[in-house]
Amino acid sequence: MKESKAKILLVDDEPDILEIVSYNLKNEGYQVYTAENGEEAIKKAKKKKPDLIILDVMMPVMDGIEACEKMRKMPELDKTIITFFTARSEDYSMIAGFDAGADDYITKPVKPRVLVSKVKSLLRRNSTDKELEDTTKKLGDLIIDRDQYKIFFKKEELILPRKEFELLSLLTTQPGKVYTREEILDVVWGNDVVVGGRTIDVHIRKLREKLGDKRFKTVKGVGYKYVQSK
Amino acid sequence: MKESKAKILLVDDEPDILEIVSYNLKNEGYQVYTAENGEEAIKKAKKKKPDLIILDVMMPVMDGIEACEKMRKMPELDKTIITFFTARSEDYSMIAGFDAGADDYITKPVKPRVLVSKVKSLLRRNSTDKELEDTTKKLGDLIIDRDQYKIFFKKEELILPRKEFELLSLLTTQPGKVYTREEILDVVWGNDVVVGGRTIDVHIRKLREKLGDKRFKTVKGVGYKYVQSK
DNA sequence: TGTAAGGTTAGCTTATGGTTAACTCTTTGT
DNA sequence: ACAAAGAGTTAACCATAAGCTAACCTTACA
Repeated sequence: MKESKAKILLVDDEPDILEIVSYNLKNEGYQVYTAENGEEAIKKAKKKKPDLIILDVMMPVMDGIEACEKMRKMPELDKTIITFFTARSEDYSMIAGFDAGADDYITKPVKPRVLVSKVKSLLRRNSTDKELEDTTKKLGDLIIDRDQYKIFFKKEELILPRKEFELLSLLTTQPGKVYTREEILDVVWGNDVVVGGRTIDVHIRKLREKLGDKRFKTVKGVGYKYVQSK
Repeated sequence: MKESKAKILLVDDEPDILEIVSYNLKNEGYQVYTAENGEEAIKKAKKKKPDLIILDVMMPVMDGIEACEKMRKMPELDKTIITFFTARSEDYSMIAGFDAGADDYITKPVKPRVLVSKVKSLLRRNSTDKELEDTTKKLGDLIIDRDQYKIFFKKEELILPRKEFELLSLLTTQPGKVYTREEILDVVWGNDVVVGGRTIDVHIRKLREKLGDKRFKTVKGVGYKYVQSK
């Protein structure tokens, strides 16, 4: 299994395009979210914090330019790449797009292969951040080694099953931060996987068994967080 | 917002490595000092008080582990981040390193870009304030942290149940502004949820119990507002 | 291809949080 | 000063999320 791939938000008002493009991107292992207008796009962007947003210019409710401007002002999206998706030779929209803070733009129609490689190259731009997450991190008596997929707990080497490891890894990326069940599902399971409501609990329970109760705090109705043990 | 860049002390016994790594770091604007063994490292650390020390484990004269232990005892370096620099999969040295008080470790060989971004993220750790401000709201003796879903009240950590937290969160978005019962219902409960007429009052009461009476002002016939206590 | 470890589910229990109802207190307008 | 309406106070009650367990699939690998 690969590391978790980037999140892409695809915004277009034509369902056909959404379907075909998202099919191609999913095929490459990306987590794809879709929206049909600018308003929806902003909501989803806020929620999912995608790495890349592919934004159609012409849309009802709120067009791409406006949506882009708004999203560029959202601090949580400062690392997100935004690219426009427009019909060829709409020069106007290209100019306006860059003005609005877009990073790139893709012309329609586009061959799937071309799109995919464009997306790859766009994401490579800030891939250094991704590589970072794959290194060792230390939290008190807990050392997590992503490279070798194992942890050290109180100086004991411990090998966790994948799901447990990924879950622990997520919770510890920001100790103290509460991760909602939705976020956890998105990252550890992938956004299109549907699992029962008790699955996360069971994994949390296993982690608590192995690493102690106290460090995994439940925030009822919200999610879970990892807290440094004292 | 260009603060003066951080000071980094790079310690390795191979001149080639010193040169290439320091070249890359200098390129990013850091002040780089170098040392070729543990002894020298300690002297320079004392003098320069670097923000970050990158320390090779295997060195003549004094190895990295010993140097790290010594430096950890120096009070003037208590804010310094120490990271080891070791060949991949030397498990022993990793554990020993963390034991000796290292904050992180970097495996050799490392791509310059990865190294640079790792260094950046390590240095970012020190400026905790930045990340806090993003999600945290401060109102006098009250600090609201949405990320961690908790508040600090008179320096005491306090965990509020969901509805109470959301209600407080809403009222404090604009201290002094009166929020009507309708607005409160819309935001905290959602527009379509129907609850009895006394529900809001009960939650307000709980907040008053926990945070004191005075700051939640009732405006009869209109709604509630949060006022900064004096 | 059999087996063991990992992952998921279902069904039940428990704890907490949220809501309600009944009653009282306060404010405000006449 | 009095009525009426809105707000405050309780405690009981109900709903829901999370905990737990065991059984049951799935996958990886020998």
